[in-house]
Amino acid sequence: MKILIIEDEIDLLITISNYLIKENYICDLADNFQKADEKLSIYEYDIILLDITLPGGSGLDLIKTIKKFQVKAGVIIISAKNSLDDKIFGLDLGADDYMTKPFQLSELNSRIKALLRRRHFDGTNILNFKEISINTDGKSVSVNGNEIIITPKEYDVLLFFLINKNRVLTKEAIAEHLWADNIDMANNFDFIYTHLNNIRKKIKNAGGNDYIKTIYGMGYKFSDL
Amino acid sequence: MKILIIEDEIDLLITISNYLIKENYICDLADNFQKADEKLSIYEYDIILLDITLPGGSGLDLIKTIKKFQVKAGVIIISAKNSLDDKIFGLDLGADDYMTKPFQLSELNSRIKALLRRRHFDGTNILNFKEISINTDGKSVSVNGNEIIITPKEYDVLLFFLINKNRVLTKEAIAEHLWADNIDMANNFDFIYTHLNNIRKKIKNAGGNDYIKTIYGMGYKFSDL
DNA sequence: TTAATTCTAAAGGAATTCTAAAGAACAGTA
DNA sequence: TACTGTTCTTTAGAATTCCTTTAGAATTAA
Repeated sequence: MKILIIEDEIDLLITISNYLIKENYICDLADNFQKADEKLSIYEYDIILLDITLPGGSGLDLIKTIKKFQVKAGVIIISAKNSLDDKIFGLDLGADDYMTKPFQLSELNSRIKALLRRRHFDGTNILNFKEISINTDGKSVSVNGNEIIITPKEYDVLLFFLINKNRVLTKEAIAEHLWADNIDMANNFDFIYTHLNNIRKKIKNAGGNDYIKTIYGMGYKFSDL
Repeated sequence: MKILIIEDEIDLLITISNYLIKENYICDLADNFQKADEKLSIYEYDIILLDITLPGGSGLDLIKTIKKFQVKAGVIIISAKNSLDDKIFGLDLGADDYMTKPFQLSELNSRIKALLRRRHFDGTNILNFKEISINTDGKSVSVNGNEIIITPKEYDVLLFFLINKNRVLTKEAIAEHLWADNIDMANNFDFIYTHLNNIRKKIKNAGGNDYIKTIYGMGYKFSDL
């Protein structure tokens, strides 16, 4: 099991790392925003420990990167602040658990195990929805068992739909999640139309149904109803 | 959930409003001190977004009005200044949270959700009334468990009724809340009739009862009595 | 009964979404 | 660096869906 530890206090970083190595985890370390961002976009992890009080860029911002590149990973937030606000905010953005400093290493271990267990029950690399299945390892998509050729952006959009199935996603929400920071929110998001059109065509050509329901004036919902 | 947005930059005001409306909040707008003061003393809100750099009277002064008339409301301060002084001052006066411009709309949304949760408002995404239920995540409406096809405006109106159940709503009040500022208040609001008619037909066709009671000369009340 | 209000259905006009094609940006390779 | 092929974004017009208006019918209160 691979764990990325993101923590700017070097002492704590080393302490946690040494402990987890003894517990047979493979650890990767990042002591600043940039390193963390880099590692997150290159390697794959099962668990990410994230100190949100990171300097040089809010740790919370990293959750976006995590959700983009590390779909399978479980996220545990570490924070010095005990404020309920931060806790809720972090969990709201998609963290799985939360710990406040100082903490016992054994408690951290318990939470990691619990999270791994939670993820392991449905913890396959394959996301299924009817005849469509996404393999997040190979970043490939199959319809009725036949792999279809799909571009990275199309893959991202489709995966985002599957993760948020049965929920209405506005064009803005899709853009904000998948195009991250380098997009002007005053823009129009017409390019989403093109990606949706392409995804729909590819799935249809492979014999699949169109589960991307257009909800006029609201957005889109991935659903079989 | 009702939100009052107090912001003098019209562009930003509209941007925030449009976003929050899409997120199922009912928004009221004020682009100056006087309008804000007026609305605060008349209507009730769950959340108040306040730009403290408001001209024509300090935004901080408005916090007093808020604390007087809007005991239940949560207050989020928006400011261009990043000075700790302002932050502490604002929070000290009774604000609940603080954001500096520019910010991501999704972050604003998270903070609003967090604040609502802290205030023990019901954070569920499903609103029920007898056989009718509205899923605000899926922006869908079900009658007796069967989803019905509903347009955005119809959805807005129905949601507004459910939120304000057992309360008499005039056509003007409905129009003012759901059509916001881009409507001439000297107008007649006959178009409301059409939407009500459509909603009633759709619910009836799905086997539901008509809970929209017409109160002649006054308005409508969503009620089972 | 009369006047005001509300209901209903149909029909432009407005707004949103779809589609395909072309231009722009990017990645890989010689 | 130049070339090639792929992917992404922009564009513009078509197709679709929805909103408001309209006008006449039905209902309600005085």
